[in-house]
Amino acid sequence: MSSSPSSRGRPRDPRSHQAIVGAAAELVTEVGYAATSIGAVAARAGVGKDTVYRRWRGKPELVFEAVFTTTDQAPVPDTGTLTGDLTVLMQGLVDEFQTPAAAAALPGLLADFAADPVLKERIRGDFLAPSKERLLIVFERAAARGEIAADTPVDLVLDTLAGAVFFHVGLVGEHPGPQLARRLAAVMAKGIEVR
Amino acid sequence: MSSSPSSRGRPRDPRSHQAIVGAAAELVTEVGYAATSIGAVAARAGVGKDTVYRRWRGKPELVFEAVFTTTDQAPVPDTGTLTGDLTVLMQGLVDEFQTPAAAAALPGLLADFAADPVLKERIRGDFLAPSKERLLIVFERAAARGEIAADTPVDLVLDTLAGAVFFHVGLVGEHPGPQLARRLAAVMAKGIEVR
Amino acid sequence: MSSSPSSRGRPRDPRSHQAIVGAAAELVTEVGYAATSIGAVAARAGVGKDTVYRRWRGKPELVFEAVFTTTDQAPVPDTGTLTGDLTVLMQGLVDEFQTPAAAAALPGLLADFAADPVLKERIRGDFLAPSKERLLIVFERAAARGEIAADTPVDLVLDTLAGAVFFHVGLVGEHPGPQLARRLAAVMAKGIEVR
Amino acid sequence: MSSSPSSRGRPRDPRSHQAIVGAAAELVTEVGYAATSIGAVAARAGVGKDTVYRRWRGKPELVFEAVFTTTDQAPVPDTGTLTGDLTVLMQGLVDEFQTPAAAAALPGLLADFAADPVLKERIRGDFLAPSKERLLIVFERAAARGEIAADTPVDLVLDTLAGAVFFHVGLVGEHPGPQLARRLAAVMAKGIEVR
DNA sequence: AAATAATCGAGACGGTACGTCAGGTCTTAAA
DNA sequence: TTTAAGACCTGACGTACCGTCTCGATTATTT
Repeated sequence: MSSSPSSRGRPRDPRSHQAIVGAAAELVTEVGYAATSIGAVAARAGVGKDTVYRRWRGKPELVFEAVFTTTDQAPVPDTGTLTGDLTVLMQGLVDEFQTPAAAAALPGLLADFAADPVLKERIRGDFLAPSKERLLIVFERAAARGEIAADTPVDLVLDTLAGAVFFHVGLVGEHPGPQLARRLAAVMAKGIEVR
Repeated sequence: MSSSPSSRGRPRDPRSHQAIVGAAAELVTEVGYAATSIGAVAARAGVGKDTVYRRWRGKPELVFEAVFTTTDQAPVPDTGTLTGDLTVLMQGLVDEFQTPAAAAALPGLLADFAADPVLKERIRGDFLAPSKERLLIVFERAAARGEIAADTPVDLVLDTLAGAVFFHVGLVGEHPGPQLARRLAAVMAKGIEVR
Repeated sequence: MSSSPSSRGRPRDPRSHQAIVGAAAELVTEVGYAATSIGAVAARAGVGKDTVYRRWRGKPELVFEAVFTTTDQAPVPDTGTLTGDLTVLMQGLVDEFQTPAAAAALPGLLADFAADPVLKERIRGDFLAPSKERLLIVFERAAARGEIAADTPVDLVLDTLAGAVFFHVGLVGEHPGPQLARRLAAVMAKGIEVR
Repeated sequence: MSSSPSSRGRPRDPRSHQAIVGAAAELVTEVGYAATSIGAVAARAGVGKDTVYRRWRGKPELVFEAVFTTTDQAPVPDTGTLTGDLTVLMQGLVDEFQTPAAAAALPGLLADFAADPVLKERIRGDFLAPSKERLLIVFERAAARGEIAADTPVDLVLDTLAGAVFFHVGLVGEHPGPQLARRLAAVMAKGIEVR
């Protein structure tokens, strides 16, 4: 995947990687995404700029890795009802978007990804894929229970739910109270249920 | 309200205003939001940079005015059913976001607005207010017909619908086929109906 | 000479002239020649920029008039000796150059005059002519007394003396003690005397 | 002395230095000191503006280095008489001030140096120091020969001579004929001789 | 051991845009 | 026609980042 592991020559210092990612996360949180520059990240990490560019193509890729490292290994919820499962899923999404670093980075990050044709392809893949997998499982179970149709459009639902959270938390910055996830899940579940 | 109309001194040339707004819209469409600079806008408009800064505080304000001038004076739909009204409303939103200029500008524009505390306040006001008014009327009629509860949360629904369209059209850039508005409206209407 | 006195229309307000000249002198003294702008002068004088440009072609002309208004109406010295007369003359030059406004303005003013072909012609005329006249009379008397030759080069002597004072006071900014004029006069007198 | 040679990092390209100095000298000669901008110098040198600002604090410092590079390594004259030595010295000064670049730069350069407190200190040091050293030696020999007093004020004489040449060549731009140096030297020598 | 090669921190490099300011001209309404 | 006000275009300012490059030095693998 990456250029070439190429065991010749001095190997990359893994501590640099960690220091850069940490510095990027700190800076984004402190000064925001737009004011975070590669040079400043490198300086704070005690690293040369090339050491950053050797590992990431630019700020969007770096900040994405720095901010979204949760890997979200929580188990797929299985509460027995679609509404319950969706609520848990939405709560996870809200929690993820509500992180100081994520809230500070998200709008600018999405804008930079959307502006670059190559990166644009990765929005579905990198940003939404983990959530999509979990949503698919929830849908399968709900379909087995007869709650929803088998051909319920996952992408549409996911975009809608993610868009709602993004607008609420990332853009408007509103009271992301605990009832948000529950309410969204309720409306969406009711909206797609067969009856 | 504004600083002072102040009839003293030479009045601002309305042709400059028009030329700047036009140049901004063109540039955003041609090279994208990030690559659109105030200097380039001024040059294309045949205007000095000061003439731009005299009227707008920065790129976000200028591009916002340049791209979203639709004023959306279409009548509020009244098809007789909530689903029908929502479909019309959503179609309008999709059409607005799908404009070349709007599609090119939206992600970066929202990011810049979200990054500035002063501008952030205006997202609700300037971006969403027109849609909210129309949605309110639709909700009133639906409530009168008994389709939805009187206290249905407008902001939540609006964020959800706008977020969905933004993710679909602005971010993922997907085929915003004619069925998108209909499907979204159907899911949402069903989700908030009383039964 | 000037455009046209043209008694038609509103006559020029003589108080404006005074206010502008005063504001220019103040600004030059306070912030220096380079930092003195026509706009700032006009603002401090409570006058529009055009009112300034209608009377002066630019900053150099304005500041020259604002700073060198002494008109030097002291009588030509007649002490009985060349050295004595020169000392008085030099003291006058030192006093003139030592004014806060003059000291602040001189280097930049001379530079602007030297850079413009039209103004360059006026250095001899406007800056040095008054001194030259007085020096000529002193020279005539000294020649009549037999102290110097009749063809002693006035311009050369004037440039030398003025240059000396300019370098000392305007450039190096040195303690222009009372002995400066006396010493300079003594050296120059001795240098050009017949024996 | 200088901040730090600091062998760390990429060393500065000496060709850039040369190209910048050359471009500055050309521009000053072609368009004059006032119209010479750092941006234009950088563009002509094929260099970024930062590369200029990294080496010089501003236009005055840069132009000074670009224009006065003569280093004046001519031997101190020793003709056997004060008048003879002074004539040679003055001719050197006239030649230096008469260079197209120097003549174009001098007035503005001196004005900018005089306006900045830090640079003002350097006028004596950088502009006049070389001449002063040579003049000192000439004075020592003349004093040994008994032509002048041992305490003849060097600074006063230097300012006077430099000021004379500056006024003649730099400001008035007059015929700096070969007799100028001779005449000035003669007057000054006679003025300071013991008898 | 010697040669080869990639990485490291540092910082110079050519570009481009920033937002401000001055210059000098012009266009208003009022006097 | 002048006045005060201020808009207008031009172009320079000095700073900040961009992403690339060039150093000397370090740290591995391959001969």
